[in-house]
Amino acid sequence: VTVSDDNSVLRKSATLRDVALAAGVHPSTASRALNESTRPMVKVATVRKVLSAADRLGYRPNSLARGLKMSRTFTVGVLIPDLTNPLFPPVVRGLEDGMAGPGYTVVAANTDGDDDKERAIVEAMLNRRIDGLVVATARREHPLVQELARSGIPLVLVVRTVDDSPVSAVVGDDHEGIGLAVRHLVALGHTRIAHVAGPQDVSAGLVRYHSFLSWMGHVGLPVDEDLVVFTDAFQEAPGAEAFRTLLDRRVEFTAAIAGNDLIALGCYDVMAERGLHIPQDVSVVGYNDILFCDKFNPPLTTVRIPSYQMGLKAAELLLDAIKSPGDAPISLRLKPQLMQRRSTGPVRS
Amino acid sequence: VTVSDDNSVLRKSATLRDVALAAGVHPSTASRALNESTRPMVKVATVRKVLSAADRLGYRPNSLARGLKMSRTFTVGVLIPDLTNPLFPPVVRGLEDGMAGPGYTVVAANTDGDDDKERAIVEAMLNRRIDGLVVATARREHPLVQELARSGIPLVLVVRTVDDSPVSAVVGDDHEGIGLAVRHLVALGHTRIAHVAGPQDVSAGLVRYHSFLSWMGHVGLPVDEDLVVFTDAFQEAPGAEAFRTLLDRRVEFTAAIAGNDLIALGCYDVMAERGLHIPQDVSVVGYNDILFCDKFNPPLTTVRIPSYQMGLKAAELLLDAIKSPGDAPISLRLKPQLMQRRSTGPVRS
DNA sequence: ATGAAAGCGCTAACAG
DNA sequence: CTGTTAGCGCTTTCAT
Repeated sequence: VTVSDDNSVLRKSATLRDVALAAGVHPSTASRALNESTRPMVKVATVRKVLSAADRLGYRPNSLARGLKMSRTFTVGVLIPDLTNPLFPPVVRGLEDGMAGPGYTVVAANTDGDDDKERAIVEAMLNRRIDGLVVATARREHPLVQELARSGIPLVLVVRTVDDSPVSAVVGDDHEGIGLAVRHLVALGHTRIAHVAGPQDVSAGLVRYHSFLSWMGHVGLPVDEDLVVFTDAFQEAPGAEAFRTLLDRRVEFTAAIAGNDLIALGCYDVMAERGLHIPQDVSVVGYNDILFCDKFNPPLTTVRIPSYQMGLKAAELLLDAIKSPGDAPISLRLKPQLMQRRSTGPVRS
Repeated sequence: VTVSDDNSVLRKSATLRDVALAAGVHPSTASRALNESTRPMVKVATVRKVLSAADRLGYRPNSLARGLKMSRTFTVGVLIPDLTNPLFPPVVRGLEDGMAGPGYTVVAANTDGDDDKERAIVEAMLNRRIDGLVVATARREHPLVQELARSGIPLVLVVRTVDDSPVSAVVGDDHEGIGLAVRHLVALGHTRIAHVAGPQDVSAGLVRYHSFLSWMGHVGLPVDEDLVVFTDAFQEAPGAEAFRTLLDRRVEFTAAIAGNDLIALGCYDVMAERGLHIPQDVSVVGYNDILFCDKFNPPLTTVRIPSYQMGLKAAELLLDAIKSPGDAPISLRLKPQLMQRRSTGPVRS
């Protein structure tokens, strides 16, 4: 075997045995010397010998062997509906950045809203012995999530949560967010406000709808049932379809709060297709403040949720859960912020 | 140990030994029975016994043990600059979808354009014994990529490639793409066409710039040096800055081709800030056709690159490279498509 | 067709 | 402080 003194990435990995041999010590001593936490156990001189040998040989510890031995892989999984949905990349980045410090790798997988696929993915992740799991795909009733919760694997929900189950979760404060939207519209003089609600089997969809109702009551506006339509997905096309339904009802309204930004975009499409103008004919408010909301035509007034922060916080909670598996679940509700742009304006007279 | 007959995800993993025991066979027989490829070696009746035992115990093969033994992990890595850059999610999805069939997991990592970080990530991936690597962060000169190429690890570049190095790569046909853009503008009557070029140390930046020059010559238009500005990143802010420089030169032009869509967005910002209109004052063409290009104000005429397809193709090439490590590198150049929208119009008179 | 034995590379008691 | 021993869970010769 030719061992180059090349410390680059191309060297073919020496094993711990090789290092030990080269340093003239036993493999376990080499292991102790190499390992931050056990290093104090070994004489400084020996440590130096081992470290230099490792360096010389370009030793690269085999994470599989280590993981097999320790049953810890320093890998966590994250389940998202779809990476190309602009809501999720910032969440994933936050998570990655939060896990990177302590040395964790995160593996993201797309479920595409398919329960079987999701199960298969979780199965594969568990086979790989991930140390924890973050789930951004939760529906309010979610058998798999409930199983996972019961199984005791460190688990944190983000963005979406399940109905009353003892699981850690990081979500936005949607009640507060919808309040921001409603009060903003009321301040502009709107009294006939519609809601293009998201799917009600997802926590965000339900909470935003309920909050809409509650805030309308709170500001003393009548809640007309005809002013609410529902979509079956947080997407543009379903949003458009629902908004068409709303328009076709011929009920009077001057503003609409969409379940999220994509649904708002669906409303944009329908407004254009009917020759109506935003905000002159109808003011539109979105939710989430995804990338490019400020570039739309018109720039979309929306409620920003701190998506990157949510990922970061999820990382914190997951790290805690890994460290102390027994601890009680924690729920975090992060504050939203109104991003006032040009899709909302004074009520038309 | 209580073993439930629950086949869900919450069972605590039985080992191969447990399965063998329950089936009344030797672990190696169980292994053969469980493994698709070795199954023919074992009697059908035995296979049935083992399978049923495995099912009953909720056996979940330990991928680490298997990976350690076989030195194949069925995991590949992918290096991207930043997941929140909308160009990359489709590429990653394509890659994932292409690798999923054969049973591979892909681990994505963000380098943020930081060479040290990139090296650390690759190091960690190699420690995890990934079977191959896809790189979307290549600069034209890229020491790490070159090392990786020489190291013999299955490697495929996407989106960006290195200068003359024998590495497999899947890129867009940017010469063709810029041709589409130039000819489109020429057809609209433009003769004074500017180029807000991307960074020249990245293949896409260089090729698009050179292609711009070459196509301008080809259509018989003078190539005025003053009509080209360079950015140091494929981002909105650098794009804006470069476009300001261009405007400040007070050279006459009626159209601009941006190095990518983000740079085009930078041009949008500056146009607004100077009270100019797109396309009345200047037509703008982007590149890539990222998400929401059709929602911008005005909708951006751009050259679409098949990003999802690029990921898919990269998966194919990587799978090939894993299967036949000796094979010569392959370069694919996928065809672009002009997406004509409202940021381009007839030359003003 | 199956069992026995060995070992992938590592860490962790347990001695000394 | 260091060496010895054992074993994580799996696949794979080699026998039989």
